[in-house]
Order: sequence, then C-alpha cells, then structure tokens
Amino acid sequence: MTQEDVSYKDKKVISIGIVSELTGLSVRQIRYYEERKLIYPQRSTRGTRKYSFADVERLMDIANKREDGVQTAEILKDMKKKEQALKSGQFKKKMLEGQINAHFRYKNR
Amino acid sequence: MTQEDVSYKDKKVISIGIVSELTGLSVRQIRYYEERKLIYPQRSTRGTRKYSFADVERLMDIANKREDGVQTAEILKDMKKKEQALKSGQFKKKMLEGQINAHFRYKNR
DNA sequence: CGTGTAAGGAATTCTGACACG
DNA sequence: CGTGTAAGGAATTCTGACACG
Repeated sequence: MTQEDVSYKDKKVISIGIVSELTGLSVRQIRYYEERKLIYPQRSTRGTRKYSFADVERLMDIANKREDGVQTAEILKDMKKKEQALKSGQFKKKMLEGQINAHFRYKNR
Repeated sequence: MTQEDVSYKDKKVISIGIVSELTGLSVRQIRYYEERKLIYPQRSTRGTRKYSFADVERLMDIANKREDGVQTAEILKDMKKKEQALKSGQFKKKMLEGQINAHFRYKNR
C-alpha cells in the first residue's frame, strides 16, 4: 500500500447516511457506537460527522461481533488489545530495522 | 496499488459539500463541470451527487486548467485524448502479456 | 462562457429525551 | 444495554432561472 492509498483509507469524508448504507447499520447504531468509544468520526465545521473507509470497515467488524451477541464493552476491550499488539509489532519491526542498519553501518565503514 | 486501494479511490461516497471543501471549488462550479461532461458523479437514491477521490483529483486538475484560462470544451478534449492514450497503453501491455504467456506455454509443455 | 444568487421544496443531520426491556 | 422514534431547528442539496459579461 503506498502513502497515497493510506490517505484515501483514512481520510474522513463520508457522511453518516452513506456510512449507514455502506454498513447496513442504522444511523442511531452508528452514533451509539461512538458514544461507547468504539469509533471516532471527525466533525465538520458545522458539526456533522465525517467517517473514513477505515471507520466503515471498523463498523462492519463491530456489526459482526454484535450479531454474535458481543457487548460493546467487550468489543472495546478486544480492540484495545489488538491496537496494543499492533503497536508492539511495530516496535519490534523498528528494533529489527535498527539492528539491520547497525549491521550495515559496521560492514560498510 | 492493490485491488482494495483501487476500490477506495473509485468508490463514490463523498457529497458535493465535502468535495467543495476538498477542491476549493464552489458547489455551482462543480455542478457546472458536470453539465459540461467533465465529471460524472453517481446519484444516490434520493438524487444527491456522490463523488470518489478520483473525481476529487480530476476536479483539482480541472481547477488548475481553468486558472490558466483553459475553457471547459478544451479541457474535455484533452481529457478524452489522455483516456485514449491510456487505453492504447493498456492494450499494448495486454499484447505483451499475451506474448509472454505464449512464450512460457511453449517452453513448458 | 462561467459563475453568483434568490427561490421553494425535500431530505439530512444534530441533540436530548422517552420508551422498551 | 442497545436501539427505535418523535421533536424542533439548522444546514444541505436539488432544479430551473435570471443576471452579468
């Protein structure tokens, strides 16, 4: 994925009505999941919510879990755990890159 | 660019107000460029226009040309020319792939 | 030709609240 | 807990048209 593609995925430009169509969730449900801290839309100047494609995917993930009877508090916990794991993975990757760089610095001087 | 990224770029989900903010063009201008066949938004069930990121980029391109004094009819011509060139390039690429495939079919049988 | 604007109507979005369970 | 709904207001979007140039 290039940097430009990431910017598409994370750019908050979709209104709640479209998100509702895209996810099959009601507008009420989407607002409620925000209240429960599961999702963070951006607000436009005039206060309307704007979502990204990443948000839409996250909401579809939430919808699946809710269908399985998972409560929002539980979903929140799981998501935090996964974010933590992701950060940890990124950290490990950075460490590895550091070692590799050090290795080449050593070899090339 | 993966297939998924393409789907983000080309998915028509942005309302005209947001497109206006993103491009700096007035809503009136955006509608006018559609009238002149420079842009093709999708219509939602209730008739509102929906744009993709690709459309937004195309509009920014149009805006630049308009600033240089290029008329919409001229812009339309240029765009058609470029599309034609692109198709031609894709065609050449397909031909080449065909030759490569034929080559390997020959070698491997 | 390209763009602004007022007009009138329809649909969207927002918040806080009551309802049900 | 999770979701529907009616309420009232504000902002959006749509079309066809007149204006200016």
